[in-house]
Amino acid sequence: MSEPLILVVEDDHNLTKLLKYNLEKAGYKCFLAESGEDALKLLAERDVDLVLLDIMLPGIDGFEVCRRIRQHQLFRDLPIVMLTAKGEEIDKVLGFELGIDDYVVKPFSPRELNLRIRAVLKRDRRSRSSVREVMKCDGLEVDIARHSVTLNGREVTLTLMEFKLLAVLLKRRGQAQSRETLLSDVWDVDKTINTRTIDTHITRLREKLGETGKLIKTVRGLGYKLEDSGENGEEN
Amino acid sequence: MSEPLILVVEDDHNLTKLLKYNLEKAGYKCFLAESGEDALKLLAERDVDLVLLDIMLPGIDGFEVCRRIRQHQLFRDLPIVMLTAKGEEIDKVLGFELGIDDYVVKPFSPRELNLRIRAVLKRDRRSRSSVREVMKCDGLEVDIARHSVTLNGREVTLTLMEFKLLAVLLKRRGQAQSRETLLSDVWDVDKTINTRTIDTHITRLREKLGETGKLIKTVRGLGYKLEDSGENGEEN
DNA sequence: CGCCGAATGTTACAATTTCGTTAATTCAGC
DNA sequence: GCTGAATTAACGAAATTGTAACATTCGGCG
Repeated sequence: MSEPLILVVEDDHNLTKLLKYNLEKAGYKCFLAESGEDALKLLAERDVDLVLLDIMLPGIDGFEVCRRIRQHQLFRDLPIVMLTAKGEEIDKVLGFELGIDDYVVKPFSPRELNLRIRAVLKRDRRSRSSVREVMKCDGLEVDIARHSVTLNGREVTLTLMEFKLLAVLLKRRGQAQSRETLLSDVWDVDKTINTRTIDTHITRLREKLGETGKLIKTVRGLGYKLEDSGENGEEN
Repeated sequence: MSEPLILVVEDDHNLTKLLKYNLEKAGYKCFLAESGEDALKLLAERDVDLVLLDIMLPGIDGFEVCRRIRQHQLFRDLPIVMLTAKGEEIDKVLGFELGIDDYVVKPFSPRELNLRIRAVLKRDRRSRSSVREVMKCDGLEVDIARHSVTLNGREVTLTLMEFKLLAVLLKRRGQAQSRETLLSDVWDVDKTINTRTIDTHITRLREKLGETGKLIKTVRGLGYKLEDSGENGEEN
């Protein structure tokens, strides 16, 4: 992956120079917008990973820029870090309605800025993955959002319950899950289901997953677990 | 520690009254938000321990509120319990992804609500300190969660009773355990089991553990103990 | 040192539990 | 009501478990 791209929205030339220097030293690419309007235009043109946004801007202010960014479907989750002067309306920054991910108070040290940016980027990647998560294990790939399962590249059609069951097993792969746990995590809250129902679904899952199905181990006296065959990690 | 603070996000006034009454009777402090937007603002202002969140809300719905809460670093681990109406379709797997900790179905009894809240709060504290129980002793490794035992790297399959017995011995390694103690710690409370049964299990354990099985010493007239061969400790 | 009884080890077996599977039934969406 | 999914039921197979019977060891004691 190449360096993350940061859009800096700031009109103070002294500051922008400093920011550019530091950000690039820290391994980010960055470019500049001197007003909110510019920023919105530029956003559309390049694939930005994070916006560093001053509150005080000529024309529309940082809050408004933020609001407009969030209006766009595409940028709903785009990380935004606010630059605020001491004493500025920090309350508002903290407010959630704007969807700001973090803020830095001027004057700040380059170190602090970098730490925050790094944290937000990291968090961002994770939070995206938590909504559009793809879990992998051996040849198995489960995409929660798309509700799809592929096995060594081939799509496998699972029924709803099978899918959910597999998802939970995969999420906690390696750990033995009691039937009770599975029930409460997979089935509707108020349903009262025979725990043996799980067995049936497990059977069908195993069948549909073929060789890979053998990864679903029964833990006698306890429940089931998905074998965690080593290093294969979680993707995003 | 003072009473946990619960933020109730609910717009039905009848229900909020009831909730407030019951929660306070149960020893929680609580306050109210009538919309998701309010909730998000209020969260920033007070140090909330748990959010009780209705799905149906004016404006943004409960799931979206949840998502936004989770976006913030500070509230990444904040316990959230969903209030759902009977018949509302809930995708628990998705909810799982959002980090919802539990659900309560309306109409619910105060008792049930309290039980769930207490459970979640308890779990929460535990998961923060995240103790993964892996016990090691010589070449022996017992992982409770995974329900696995490895002996010098090789997996050993134990039956449930064998596993439990070994776990207890390992947990109290070095200390002699009377048969009575073992019985009450390993077996179900209401089972009336011959103490000699333990001997049989010990035999089987020793056999399966091979050379390492010799670490299980019998303490004549008392019971058994697992030799504590020095410094090898417990992990995390 | 050798005997004896108590405690423990071992083994086999029967009872029980648990599980996998198939078939039957119910359920939900169309 | 038709269809596929979800659930339950049923039954046989397999694993686990408890017990009892017998073997062995241990420790004290004469």
